[in-house]
Amino acid sequence: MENKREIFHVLTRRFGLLDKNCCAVGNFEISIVQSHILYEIDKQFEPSMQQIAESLAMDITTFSRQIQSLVKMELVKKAPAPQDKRVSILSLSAQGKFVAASIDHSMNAYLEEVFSHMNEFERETVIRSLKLLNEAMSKSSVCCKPLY
Amino acid sequence: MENKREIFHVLTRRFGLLDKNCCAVGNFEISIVQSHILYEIDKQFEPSMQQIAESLAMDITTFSRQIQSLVKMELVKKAPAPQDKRVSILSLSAQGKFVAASIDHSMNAYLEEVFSHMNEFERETVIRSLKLLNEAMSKSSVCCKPLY
DNA sequence: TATTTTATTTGCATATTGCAAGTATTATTT
DNA sequence: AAATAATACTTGCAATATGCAAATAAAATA
Repeated sequence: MENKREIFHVLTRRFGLLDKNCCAVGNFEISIVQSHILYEIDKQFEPSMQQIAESLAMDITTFSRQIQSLVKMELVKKAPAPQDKRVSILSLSAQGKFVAASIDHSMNAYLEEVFSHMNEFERETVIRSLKLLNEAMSKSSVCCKPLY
Repeated sequence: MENKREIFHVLTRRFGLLDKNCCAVGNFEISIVQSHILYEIDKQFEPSMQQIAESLAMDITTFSRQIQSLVKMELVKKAPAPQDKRVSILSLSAQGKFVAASIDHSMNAYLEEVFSHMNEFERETVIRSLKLLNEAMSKSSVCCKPLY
């Protein structure tokens, strides 16, 4: 039996570091959390505050403030939903889309670099495994809210 | 070609959530960062401040303050190194060891639960893949300091 | 219409972060 | 040996992030 905790401990730290490579796009300095928010808004269709906050398993009050920052930076737009004025629909501005695309591009480049240290067979196995792991985690009771 | 960013985005978030399940041991409330610190101190042999901070790729000033907290909680002990009085050697107190062991236990239980959603073959493949990924990341130039 | 529920925001109070500058000790240079 | 530089760590900010409790405002329900 492996020591899974050790593996995860290291991996978690490394993911955190990899994630830090995200966040300088031209003049914009963005935090990791903010990059995750941009990513989710881009991914979802006309999402509300709640939806994104829940997808990222963030506290809604913290999230609210992060959105305020991103709106101030003119990366995110917030519009009241026509059918329900309590709800705010989030979207990326043109700038926001540009920033999100830049981050996506560089993150993928970093990941390609990481995977370049494997052969083709390993690459495929690892990718397949990560998908399996994601599925298992989504089924798990102890972990992990973001539903997808 | 897969969208690796998507896979990593989700995985990173989930790891973060899983990690949050770490930190309540009896009366102690510990942060995620602090649980990582306890883990590393336990793992290494008579480590200095620098060594642990570097293993976790933490800023030394932030680390210094975290250690102060852990010392105040009586989970960590700090002793000047005999050969070099500038250096502080870190160790876990009895309580610290207990807390670290408790966290280790519950994290492993959580991980077992996650892996219970796979069959034996998948489990082995995934574990092997995570090790491969760790190795690749350690070779990477864009990522990821903790050396091991 | 009155009450409850839902979506989001604000008020705190606390914790975390990292840069710049400081202290103390050891190593190197002259 | 004295002066200088390098190292290990700590402290002073100042900015940012966090989350609970309470507030607001708009539906939904009674």
